[in-house]
Amino acid sequence: MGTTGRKLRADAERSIRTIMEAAERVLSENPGATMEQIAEAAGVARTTIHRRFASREALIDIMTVAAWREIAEAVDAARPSTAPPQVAMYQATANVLRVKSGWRFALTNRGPLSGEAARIEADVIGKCDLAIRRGQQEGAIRPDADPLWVRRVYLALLTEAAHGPHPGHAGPPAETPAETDADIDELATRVMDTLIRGFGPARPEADRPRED
Amino acid sequence: MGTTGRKLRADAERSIRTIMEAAERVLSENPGATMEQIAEAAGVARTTIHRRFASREALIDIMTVAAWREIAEAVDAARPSTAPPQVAMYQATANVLRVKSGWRFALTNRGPLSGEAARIEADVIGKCDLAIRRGQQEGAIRPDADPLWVRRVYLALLTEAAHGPHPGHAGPPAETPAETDADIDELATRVMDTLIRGFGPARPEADRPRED
DNA sequence: GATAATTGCAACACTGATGTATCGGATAAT
DNA sequence: ATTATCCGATACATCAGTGTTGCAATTATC
Repeated sequence: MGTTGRKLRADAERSIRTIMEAAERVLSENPGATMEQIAEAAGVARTTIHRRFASREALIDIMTVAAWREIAEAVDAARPSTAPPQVAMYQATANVLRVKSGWRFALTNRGPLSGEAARIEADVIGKCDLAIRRGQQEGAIRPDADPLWVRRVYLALLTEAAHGPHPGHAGPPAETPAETDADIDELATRVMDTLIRGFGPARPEADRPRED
Repeated sequence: MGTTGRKLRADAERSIRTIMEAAERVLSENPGATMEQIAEAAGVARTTIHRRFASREALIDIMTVAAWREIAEAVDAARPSTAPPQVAMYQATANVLRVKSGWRFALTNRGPLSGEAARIEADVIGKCDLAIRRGQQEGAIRPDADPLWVRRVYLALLTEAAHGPHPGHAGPPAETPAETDADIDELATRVMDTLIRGFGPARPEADRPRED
């Protein structure tokens, strides 16, 4: 019985957090992981998980909603409707990257969402589309670009940046990279750069650089 | 006993194909689908699948190898080492898109590959990296762009293009879109366009188009 | 310190999926 | 036409994972 509105003791809520964090860690590496493995990773008994979450599905649902809530927060924190588009989009990208790397499993597409998660997702997608439309009006994005394709590419770049290997320092393959602010900024820059400028040379007259 | 080298009767080989095709269809929509569901979709008895494939894992392995073989074929068919880079890369993109949309499940990342599939994958990745490096030398790709990031974006664009909703005609959501040559070409153009030119305006002096 | 909640542990029932074995009828190959 | 092979059907054994219950020990809260 996970969400039955009863006052939980402090340690109980701590357990819930620990469980969700462990589940995120384990499931992100093996989506088919068992409750036993999750429990072990969380340092609790398997029955404790079932005490707090009605079922495996419920656990995942709750994690998904929590993750999407954080995403929505991250987007709103960038003040997408008041700040200048470029700044807002960069800020939103950075914020989302931070959240996304902490919810690698919960935020991966495993079929269409349902319930509140779907609602939040639709909301976020809407704001994303709005930003793209504004970007087109501003001239930052080619007006003849298909907005849907732009959005899909943007989201793909986000996932790629959030879950790929680190770019700067080719360090040991840590499972939770513990991204620093500098890392996040570099990734966000990379994503926005790729999206806005693309890989091609900015000036067509420089596309044939002959060796001097 | 899947790969034990015995001469199979014609109908047996037909069964194997049917099973793999059905498995691809079913698993691409539900990766946790059971052998029973696969069998039903293939129009055969569950025991027949076990007759041809030692286990569920073996089935998936064989499918994965088959898919990667086709990918390698598709890449080689573009003559990446002899044709001019731009043409070869476009051709390879189109070919791979066609293959990829037919092996949606087998070609999705479910952790690191092993065995022959891993070998083929490494080979293909190598050719991809080579193409990117040549693209940089040619001036089609900015020389200061991180080749690794370029590759990851390219692969992400491929998946996005192959598995997303169709762009041109907003038709009914067919499960196997049965891509026409025109569709493939449009998608390939889109991918290469996005990769090479990016979304930004080609000429920086046009980035502030004031309304006339 | 009294009380109520939380946890670990052990045991259990239940379900669903996998894989095996066997058989008779159907089908391709010669 | 004969033969070897393949298939569907049924039954079975096995196993892993899920979810539940009860109880004793621990711990937060008042």
